Amino acid sequence: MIRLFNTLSGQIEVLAPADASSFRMYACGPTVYDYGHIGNFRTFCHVDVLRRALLLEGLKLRHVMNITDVDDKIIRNAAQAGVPISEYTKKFERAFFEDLDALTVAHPEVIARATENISTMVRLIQRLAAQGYAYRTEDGSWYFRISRFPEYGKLSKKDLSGMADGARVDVDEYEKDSARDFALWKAPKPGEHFWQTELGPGRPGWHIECSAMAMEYLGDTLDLHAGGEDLMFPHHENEIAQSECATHHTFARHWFHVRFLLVEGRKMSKSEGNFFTLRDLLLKGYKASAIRMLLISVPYRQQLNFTFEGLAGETAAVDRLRTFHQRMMSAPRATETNRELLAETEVCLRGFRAGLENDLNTAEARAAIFDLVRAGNIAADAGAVSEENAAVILETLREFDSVFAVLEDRDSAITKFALDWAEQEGRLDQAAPEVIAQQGLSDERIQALVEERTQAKRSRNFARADQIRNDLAGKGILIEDSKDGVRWRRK
RNA sequence: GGCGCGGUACCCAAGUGGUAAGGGAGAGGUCUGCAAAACCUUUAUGCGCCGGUUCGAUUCCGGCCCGCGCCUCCA
Repeated sequence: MIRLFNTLSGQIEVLAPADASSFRMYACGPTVYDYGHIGNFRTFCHVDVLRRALLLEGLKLRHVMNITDVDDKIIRNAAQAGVPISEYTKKFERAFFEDLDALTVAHPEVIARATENISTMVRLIQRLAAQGYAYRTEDGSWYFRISRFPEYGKLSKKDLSGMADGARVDVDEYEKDSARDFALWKAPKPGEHFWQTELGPGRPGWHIECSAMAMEYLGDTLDLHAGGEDLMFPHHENEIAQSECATHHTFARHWFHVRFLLVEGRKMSKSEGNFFTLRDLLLKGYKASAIRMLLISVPYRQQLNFTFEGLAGETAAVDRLRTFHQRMMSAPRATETNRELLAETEVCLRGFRAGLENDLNTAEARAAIFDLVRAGNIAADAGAVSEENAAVILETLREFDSVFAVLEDRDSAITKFALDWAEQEGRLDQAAPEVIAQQGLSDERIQALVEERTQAKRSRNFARADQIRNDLAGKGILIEDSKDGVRWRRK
């Protein structure tokens, strides 16, 4: 049973679906106006961890994520690029999913695009209007009347009663009744793309899309709603207001918010020069698996300080796990089962599960797995790993990886993908030279050099052997000799 | 100003009223032609500061200092 912090109640609660047949969750997705940055992906990775942990609990999932494919930035950027917004958003939506795949983030069961659900939003707004929660302004926009919803602020714990209506109204807003009232439907400005609907011409406000689509695909009450911490207010607060006023039911039973990350101790921002997209890091030669590991290793409610030193550390940590995984698959088997190791494995598995169940404490969960790595290595060094031991350890690693998803080495292919993309986009100058050099070497070429080195060693020509090894090392290829033969891998 | 989170070794970080997990980095060792990988040993009498409660506090309470986040569309 997973215990998880609920922003709404401010407490840690046991997470269970209202209806046992499926766990219904909604996670706010991206606005597809640019490439995603590592801050975005920290949130998506942690939602992915939640998703995977729920599956591990044996729950059936129905997970919906929206794609915001119309908003001010999109309209602006598409106009600048001189392309229709659909063409503009398609490009970044594709890039977004490519990035999710690189980070092994599983896709939700349902992807809901705002532009494909306009009529659902219109109906929701009409429902609100019919009950007096929405009003139309002179320019043809529709707003939500916050004063009609006394519980407004219950998620973000804001007391808005002290804020007098109309105390400070932006001059460019059309006569809203209150400064806090938010747009449900925006009348088009000249030249803007719009939908002709029963509400009049225009496009949806941002908040309404999540309410409308969440309820369309999941019903009036969700088991859980997720997003970055910044969305808590006003976005999620507004979603609650719209949804609960329309249906008079609880909108989401549990609210899950992922904290922002810092980069080198500072808030990530373009002006600070510490703003990184996933693709930036891949071109610098950092492995996708290490990035995922770093993003999820600090528990979701904790601020993560993303540093390059930390990233290098996680690269080593992932390597260590993979090396251990390989070793457990191939290590010579002892005839007798190591009871002590069996017991240690059990303790580690329990520790792993306990960590996850404890408010998704990924740091605690992964510590248990590293305990297993040590125990397994010690036993393997002593030749005391039986078939049964190996099987149980491998099963534990499988369970670990069903959540962490870092053991399979797809890094080289992902880096190659990023390089191909950079080439197409004319951004190859952003790639680190070593990365380009390494990718220029095919597996076959490396294999040939490794064999040449082995021959050189056999004839005790260590100078030549070391030269090959050093050359390859300079291109990020590591050679490891072992009793079972020579292994090589891309650093 | 309002609301919230945090300050644990060189870095990241878990954690508990009874004496500090884990990862990385560093140092020494085993192994190796040399490396790498792996393993062993080692690195906080100490958990921001000051008081208090307690047999005992890093863990509870109070005060202070510092950092961070949100407070109109940024995950």
